[in-house]
Parts: sequence; structure tokens; C-alpha cells
Amino acid sequence: MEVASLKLGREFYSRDTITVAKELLGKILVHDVDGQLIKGKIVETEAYLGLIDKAAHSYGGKKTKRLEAMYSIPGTSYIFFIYGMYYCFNVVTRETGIPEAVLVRGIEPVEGIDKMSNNRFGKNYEDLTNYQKKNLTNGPGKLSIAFNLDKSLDKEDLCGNRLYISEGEEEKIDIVETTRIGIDYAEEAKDWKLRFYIKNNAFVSKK
DNA sequence: AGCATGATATTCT
DNA sequence: GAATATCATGCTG
Repeated sequence: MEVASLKLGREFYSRDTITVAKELLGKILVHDVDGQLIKGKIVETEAYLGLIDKAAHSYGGKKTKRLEAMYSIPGTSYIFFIYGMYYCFNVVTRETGIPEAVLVRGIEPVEGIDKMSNNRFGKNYEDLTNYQKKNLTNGPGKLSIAFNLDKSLDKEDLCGNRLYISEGEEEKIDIVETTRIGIDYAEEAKDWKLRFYIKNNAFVSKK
């Protein structure tokens, strides 16, 4: 039985990107893979501010085939391929046509943990080493493998039934604000504090 | 523990 | 042809 009210709607995504990045912390990412649900709590995000942000792919309003998702309606997924090996999952924000997004960098497994561990390491969770358990979903490339996220889910509507985000538990979340990862080339933008994570959470990629 | 390196392919110049 | 919003591995000490 579906509890539709728990799913985040268009109005959640069509707001200021920094607000969305912070409020995504503690929410639950859900991927329905042929009826089998993979769920995890979002614990780390980064905001990418399109036009003015040299770290963003869409800096200056650049438009290419790969960036189509960023110019789509808020609540669209933007999944890009990087370093010849990994996918990164983003959530498009703001009004349609403003190319801003939030990168999800860390997730704490909630449901379907054996599916995640098989996607990552080819075995069930109980057979993982402690090192593997710790590294299951603590990074953008890693969580994409665990959640089966790839190019086929680029431009997917997160207000649909295949891939979406739900409300988490009612809880007080202690947010740390700091600089983003892997964008040393971005000049002044590399010092902007646009990375947000839940304090003391084990699935944050980097303190 | 922390650092250096290599893997790998799509995208854009 | 170069760069890349990363990760795993294999050193080092």
C-alpha cells in the first residue's frame, strides 16, 4: 500500500538550491528495481549553482546534450558519467530552465542492503569485510553502484514511481557546512561552503 | 594512518 | 587530444 503523502513533491525541489541541499539531509532515496526496493538515508549533499558557479557543469549557462536534465523541470534526476567509470546522482532544483542541482554524496543504507552489497561486492552484507561495510555507500560513485543508478535513469522524474525521495524520520539533524570535493580548478568557487552533511554520520564520504 | 598512482570512457575543445 | 563533481590498490613509515 502506497503512502503517497510521504513522497516529496514538485514544490520541494522548486526552491532555492542551498535550501534543498540542506533539507535533503535525512530524507530517504528510494529506487524501485522491478518491485524490489532499495532505500537509504541521504547524509551528504553538495549544491551546484549553475550560472555563477565555476564548479558546476552548467557554469555560465553552458548547454550541451549531457546537461539537458539540468535545464528540465525541478525534481528531475541528473546522472552523469565521470572518470570513465562512475556515475554521480543529482537532483535538479529551482524553476525550469535554471541549471542548478544538488549532488548526493553519501547515503546510509535503510532497506535492500543485501541488494546493495551484491551490486557493490557480489556478496551478501553479512559476508562483507568491515572495510567493505564501511565503504558501501559513502561516496557519489559508490552509492550509484549500490543503488543501480546509471545513464538510463538520467532525466528520470523524481515525482514518479521508479526513483523518488521520501520524508525521513522526525529527527533533529546537526548539519555541518563546508567546502566541496574534487573541484580545485574552480577558482573562487572552490572555497564556497556548499557541502552539507549530518554531523557524526559514518556514511559521509569525507570529514 | 595517509599519499601516489592507475583505471577507464564519455564529453567537449 | 585533454579533462574529468571518483575509487581501489599498493605503497610508505
